Amino acid sequence: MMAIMIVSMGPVEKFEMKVSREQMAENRRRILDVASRLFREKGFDAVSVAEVMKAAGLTHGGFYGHFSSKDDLVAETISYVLSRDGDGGVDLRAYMDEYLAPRHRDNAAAGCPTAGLAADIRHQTPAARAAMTAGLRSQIERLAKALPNIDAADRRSAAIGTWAAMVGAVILARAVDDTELSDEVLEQTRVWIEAAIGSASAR
Amino acid sequence: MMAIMIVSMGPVEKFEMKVSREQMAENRRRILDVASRLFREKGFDAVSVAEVMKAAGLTHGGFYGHFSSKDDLVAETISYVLSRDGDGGVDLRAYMDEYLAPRHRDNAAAGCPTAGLAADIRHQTPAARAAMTAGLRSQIERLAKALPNIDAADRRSAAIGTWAAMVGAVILARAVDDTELSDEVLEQTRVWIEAAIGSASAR
DNA sequence: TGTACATCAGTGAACGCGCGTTCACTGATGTAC
DNA sequence: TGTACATCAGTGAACGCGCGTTCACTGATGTAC
Repeated sequence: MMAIMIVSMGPVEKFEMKVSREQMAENRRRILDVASRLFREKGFDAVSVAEVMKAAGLTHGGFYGHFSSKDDLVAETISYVLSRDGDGGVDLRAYMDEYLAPRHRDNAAAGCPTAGLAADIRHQTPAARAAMTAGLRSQIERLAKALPNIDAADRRSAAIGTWAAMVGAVILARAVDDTELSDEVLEQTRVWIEAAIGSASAR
Repeated sequence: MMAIMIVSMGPVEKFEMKVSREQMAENRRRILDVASRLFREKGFDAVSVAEVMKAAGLTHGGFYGHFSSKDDLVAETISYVLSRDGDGGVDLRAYMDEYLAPRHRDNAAAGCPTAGLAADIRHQTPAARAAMTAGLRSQIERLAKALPNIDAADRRSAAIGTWAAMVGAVILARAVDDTELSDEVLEQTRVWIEAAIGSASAR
């Protein structure tokens, strides 16, 4: 009797149902994942809905079962990719070394969403901009926590200035044709930020 | 005889001819001017050839008398707008106050081409990227000259780091939905850069 | 200087194309008994 | 447990639209005598 109850209304059917819903949820996740990579690599406008769906292993018609429009996908992708960044602490030195590196510059698809998308977001929907705002806010807080040697009064300013310089340096390094100049922008921005943090810590 | 020579091959006909050529040259200049504003405001992809020509007071068909393609216009516009920036000295404090201001953030069409276009240039033709490279190079030199109190060894690093932070701050401030956070990004980046320059000068 | 001809910057209709989006359909998944 | 039905995620052809680009044409500008 217990067994019958479990079979008739218990978790078995729910589990079968869940498998399908999980498949769909996994497809949705794969669409967002693939979209975040393509958007970072090419920009929002240069990536078509069909291209995203094909990269996710689906056909374009099914797109509107997951998202109400391309604009919706853009906003959801920003939320998805920015909220996925760990909330944990950061070793700023190591983070900067990775961030301001040719490897990061040359791999926009897997790189920082802010460096890849921030400039593009200006022209997107309010929902997209709201997602970006939330992401920037948490990034500033994360960086402030990574600057414990700086006076509390200056910490937020240091976090903001450091982040602006990091994002700006990667954007400039990617815009430039000349590898030598591009490398120099990354390297000298790193040197400059470290000197600035050092001075502020000693103060 | 002199008079006849002047009339037959002298500057009179050339002047008449020049008026027309100057009109065409002026049209070309107006196309570039208007394109540079529209591109800074909306990005390269979001501005159509017809939109540019209409804003210049012409019809779209005449475009290909001036440029060989839209990609050509993009490259020419970048050259045009970056080479127009004065080569003269800069008062860094005043420059930064204007640059890291809400007024600049809110007026991308008339603002810094680097802040408005650098991220977009990554996806453009080699000619466009070459124009951007030349522009960045001269901007770094201009800023280095504006930092005379810093040791020659650190001056280029300071110029690059400062410029990366300025460009990054404006891009972030424009991406964000929340005016308060956006203002803070501009203001705190200014504070941070000034502190860093101050420390480096005192060294 | 005046006249007849040539040039060519600009016009606007038309083109092919790729885009975002829609929709009738399919067949595997989930439900009811 | 097995069977008959319902649901709905995904398919792929089709749509309307705006884009970059082309081209035959116009008429003012420039040239020759």
